[in-house]
Amino acid sequence: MAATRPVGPTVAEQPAPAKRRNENARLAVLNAADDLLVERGFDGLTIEGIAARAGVAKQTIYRWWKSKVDILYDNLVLDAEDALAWPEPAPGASYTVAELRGYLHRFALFLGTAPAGRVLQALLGHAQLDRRTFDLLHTGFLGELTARDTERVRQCLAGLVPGAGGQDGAGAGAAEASALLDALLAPLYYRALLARGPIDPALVDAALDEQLALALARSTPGV
Amino acid sequence: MAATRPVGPTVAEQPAPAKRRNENARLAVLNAADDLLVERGFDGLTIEGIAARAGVAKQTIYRWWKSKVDILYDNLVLDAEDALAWPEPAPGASYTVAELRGYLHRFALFLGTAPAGRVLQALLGHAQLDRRTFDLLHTGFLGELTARDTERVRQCLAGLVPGAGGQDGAGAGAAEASALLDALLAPLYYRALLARGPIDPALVDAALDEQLALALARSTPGV
Amino acid sequence: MAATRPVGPTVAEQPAPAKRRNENARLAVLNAADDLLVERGFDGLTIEGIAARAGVAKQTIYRWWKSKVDILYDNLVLDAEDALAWPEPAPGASYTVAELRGYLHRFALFLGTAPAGRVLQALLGHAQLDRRTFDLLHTGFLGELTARDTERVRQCLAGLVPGAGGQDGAGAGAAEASALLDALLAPLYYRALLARGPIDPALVDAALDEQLALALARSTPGV
Amino acid sequence: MAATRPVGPTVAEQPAPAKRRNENARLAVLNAADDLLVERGFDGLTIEGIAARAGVAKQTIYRWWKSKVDILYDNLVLDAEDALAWPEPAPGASYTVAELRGYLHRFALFLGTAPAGRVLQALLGHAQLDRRTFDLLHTGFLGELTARDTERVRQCLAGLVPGAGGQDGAGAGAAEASALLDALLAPLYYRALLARGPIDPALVDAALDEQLALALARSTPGV
DNA sequence: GGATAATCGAGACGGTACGTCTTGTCTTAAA
DNA sequence: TTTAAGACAAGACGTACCGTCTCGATTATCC
Repeated sequence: MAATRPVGPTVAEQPAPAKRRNENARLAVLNAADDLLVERGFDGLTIEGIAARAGVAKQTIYRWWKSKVDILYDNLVLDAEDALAWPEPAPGASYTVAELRGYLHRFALFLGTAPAGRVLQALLGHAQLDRRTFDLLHTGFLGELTARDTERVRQCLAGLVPGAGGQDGAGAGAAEASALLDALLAPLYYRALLARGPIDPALVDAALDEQLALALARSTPGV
Repeated sequence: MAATRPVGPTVAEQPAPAKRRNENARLAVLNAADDLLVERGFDGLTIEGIAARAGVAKQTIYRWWKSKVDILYDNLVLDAEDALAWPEPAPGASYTVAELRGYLHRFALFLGTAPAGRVLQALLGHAQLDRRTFDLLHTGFLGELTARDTERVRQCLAGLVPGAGGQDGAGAGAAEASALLDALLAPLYYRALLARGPIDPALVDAALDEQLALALARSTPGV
Repeated sequence: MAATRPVGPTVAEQPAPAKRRNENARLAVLNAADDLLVERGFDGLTIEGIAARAGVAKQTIYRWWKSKVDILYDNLVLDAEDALAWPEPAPGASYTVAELRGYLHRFALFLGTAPAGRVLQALLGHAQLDRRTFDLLHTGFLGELTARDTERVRQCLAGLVPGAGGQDGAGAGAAEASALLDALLAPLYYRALLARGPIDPALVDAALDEQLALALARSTPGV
Repeated sequence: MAATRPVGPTVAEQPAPAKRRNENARLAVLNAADDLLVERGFDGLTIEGIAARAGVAKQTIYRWWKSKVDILYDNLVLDAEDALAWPEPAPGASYTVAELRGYLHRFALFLGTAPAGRVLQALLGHAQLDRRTFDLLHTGFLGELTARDTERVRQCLAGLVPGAGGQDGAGAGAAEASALLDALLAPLYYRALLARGPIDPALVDAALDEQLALALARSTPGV
């Protein structure tokens, strides 16, 4: 999975010292963890197992990661970077509903299909059981993702209802955008985590259309 | 749900006549597991710890439960029996939107606040990590809960839009009810699992009003 | 093994109370213990195993025996009663060297061959590891056996060297007899316990001839 | 015996280069086992107990020993190395009866007194109950001891009766020596295992004198 | 272009918990 | 009252991983 990505720094990357780190070992560990998660599940994923599969000493793993959760997190960041990117809008233009729709479809695909979403599912699951994992996920990956996407949804909304939002400033628009994003994502997470199946693209479209209609209705109170 | 069963354990049901089980030991185990889950979290919850806290031999636990998941599951069933009951409707009457609203509020409370919902959160989390747990939860607790609630939501809908549903038979009404229930629960689960906070009652009302409006709009296409 | 012996009271038999004791259960336990000792060895012999094999409840065993050692002990007493008997001497006559020789051969056979001697070997082995077993064996079975045989050896000696022993009284003769018995048995136990093979009958004869020669030499100091 | 081996464990010899074994842990385990054997007896001696007493992890014990028997065996070898050594004979000279006598006294002391001989007694006892222990003892410790001592006894005999043995070659002398050694040891083992008391030094001398007289008588048939 | 220092593989180590087994006590229901 | 059946508290079994620790054997800079 991550074997094709060369090197780029990730979110959890150790800041400064990391002197002569062995890149082969790093990739071998990430791949081994990914493979073993699929093969044996989260509980069957052990540091010893990863070390053995990667042909690496346990100490090497403990030198660079604090736990198996951190290894999976690095994998998640790596995978999501490509899978959850938005296309660059035309210069000077802002994000559109069409782009939002495309992103939601990609998100649903990412969340609902192994092995890509398997890591996120596992981390979300473990976040229910472990405070540290929850914090890592929400101050890191999910936090950044949400911040980025909320802003882009805000742009979509602004493009859709030119007058709205401007009155109360960007802050008000952000709250609206945040609520809208939540409303759009809730059914997807619900589907992925509670029903555990691939997510029907129609569900994405239905949710988006529905929420946009509601948003429009709210923004034109007179009607 | 398990409301019809009298008292015994839900998992590991004895096929044979269930010889002389010690009720004190059973309750001590369930309580110890509950306490330890809150104190030490799911990973810190061990069979040895439960046995020690409950003053019970490990073998006694293994005799009646297959794993700590099964112990928590029994706790869940026990707790939910009271917390997630619907009030009995008037004789001859069916469930109403007001009762549905009340139930949703109780559900949100159950899901969002420790210690009651802590067990469900943990099991939902672990279900992401372990196939057996997922199956147990969905063929058991969640399956029964969903079946029961779907039917009651169907009755609410039927009462709300007298003509609708009747045309296509009860089957079509059930599908509609199922979708509505999903739409009502998704934001609650999203809130509880993703944001991990207590659920604002206003969220429940907003979701219900919104979905009812949409349902009404769908059922009167001419308008 | 003990199945053919009907009922007779043994040494370790509970003295008085034993009211409505089930004789079938008693024999089944003794036989099961014997069989399992041969099949699985002393460490593999468990109360649970005996109970299962005998079709008897554990409690029934604990009611009548204190441990598996006591069960084996009862078996030993039962078996030895026949195998280690001396033929009755002619009325008025005392035991002779020929009878002693015969007894030693029988003893060697008993000690050296399974399954008869297997129990005694096991108890002797366990007596090295457990004080209670040692005491049981020496105040009980071995003590009585030694007392009986010492007296008979004394009679043999008295018949062999008419004058000797009489001078110092029976006590001196008993000490001599005891030493002689030890000297005769030592090589047999050594062979059985240290080399663990069947005992060559020639070894018995050699030891007896040798010791008798020495005894004679000692009793006729002038020569 | 094991006198030629330098230091390491005797059982569980590492075929590979025996990686960095912790000598402190090894000694702590051996000592703890020794202490606990005396304190609690063989049955009360557990791997968990040894680990706790030695301040060592169970896994460390299982890494280097297969069972508590193997630990005791290592202790036996260690203790016997000093206690059962023969003094080096003068260069060019062979072992003498005086040296044999001294050795037998030391052997009797070793076998009859705790804690040194306690281990051997326990292993001899357990060898009656467990085939593996019997084999370990006889192909290992006892086998080497017997081979060594038989040869030395042969030298004693050869020195005593210059002509004898030479006629029939060393083989015949070895058989004689072996029988003599058995005859000397049998009463000691009998005393130690059957009567379980310290061995009277006079018993050693009596047995040696008696057996030497018999051996001399046999080697000079004319007299 | 060696010296030096961090990283690497390997794996021993003190621990904790696992799930199983047996102990000896107890309770129940049938005879 | 004894029996078969078996639940119970206790605790040892042997195994699996945990996270820390020492080893030499590579590297890869830096002097």
